[in-house]
Amino acid sequence: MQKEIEVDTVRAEFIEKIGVSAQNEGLPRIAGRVLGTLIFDGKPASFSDLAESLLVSRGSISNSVRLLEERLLIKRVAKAGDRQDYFQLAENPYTSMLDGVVNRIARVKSEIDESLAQIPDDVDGPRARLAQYAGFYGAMVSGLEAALNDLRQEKP
Amino acid sequence: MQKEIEVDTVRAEFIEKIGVSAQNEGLPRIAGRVLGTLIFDGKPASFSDLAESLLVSRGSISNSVRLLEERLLIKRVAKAGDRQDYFQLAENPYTSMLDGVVNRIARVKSEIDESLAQIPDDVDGPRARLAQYAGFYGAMVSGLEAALNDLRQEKP
DNA sequence: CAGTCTGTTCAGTTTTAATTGAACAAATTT
DNA sequence: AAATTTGTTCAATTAAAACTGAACAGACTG
Repeated sequence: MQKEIEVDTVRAEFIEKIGVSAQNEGLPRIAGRVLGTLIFDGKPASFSDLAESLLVSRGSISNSVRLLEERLLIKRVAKAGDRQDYFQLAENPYTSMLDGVVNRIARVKSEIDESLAQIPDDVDGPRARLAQYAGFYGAMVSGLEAALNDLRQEKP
Repeated sequence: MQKEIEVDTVRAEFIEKIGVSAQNEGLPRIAGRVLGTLIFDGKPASFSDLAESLLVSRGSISNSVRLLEERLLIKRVAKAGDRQDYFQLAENPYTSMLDGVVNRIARVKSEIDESLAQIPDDVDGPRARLAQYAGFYGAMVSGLEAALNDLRQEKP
């Protein structure tokens, strides 16, 4: 009995942690909690299950699963004899997640590069400093792309 | 003349871009604009200069520079014959920036590891899935630490 | 086909974060 | 030492984001 309670507590805490960390990744907290639920449970959860167990409105679930589907972190599946939509983790959720992170950073780098390209040739200082700043973003992208390859290696 | 206007426009756009991207890194927009200003200009800017050129209150500047100093992205310097504080980029701002990113991600990984450690041995499914999730964060940390080393190599 | 169930949308509300600006203390000047 | 300048603090305001829930359209059921 004690063990049962323990697992539920760990589960609840884990889900909340993922909810918080989702905010760092530009996702609303509820989307993170949905993701955390699906990671922990590892089995398809129905639309209403999610709304009830997370104590949020159906509108929020609809919005969250849309965001998570767009990012290829979860997928919608059907269950025979049930009209509801079910959701579970996508094939390679972490690859997709990392891909999203890389893209976000690469996009910032592009914007810096764009500014860099617009600076006249003879304006040396800003040119050099923006180049260095862009290089920093480039280093991050490279590092994360290496991580992405590692990840793809594991589960091809 | 045309060129002067051009540079100012690029500068203003760059500063705004950094302001926006700062929000991705958990910094308020104004802090990002301060950072963008210091990167572009490359010379110390006074406290009032910043408030005036960014059209924000002194309270906001005070708050922003505090955050940027804490993260070792900028430093406060004195200027002979001027009572004001001046600010410029810190020694290795990008190393510090990346360090902050790595730490933030590592902290999330620790939290997952913590949950993982609390799951009883016989609860296999969640245990395996959390381990995989933690592994993903580990891969990101490794990739970014490699980037951090590259960066330290450049400017030791 | 009337009734029910399901997920989406979006206007309105709530919550959270950012920003302001007035009050303040410390340092400097006159 | 009075007056001024400077940066910080924090309560109040503003702005932005998340969330709710009612209205709706489509799909299914009996």
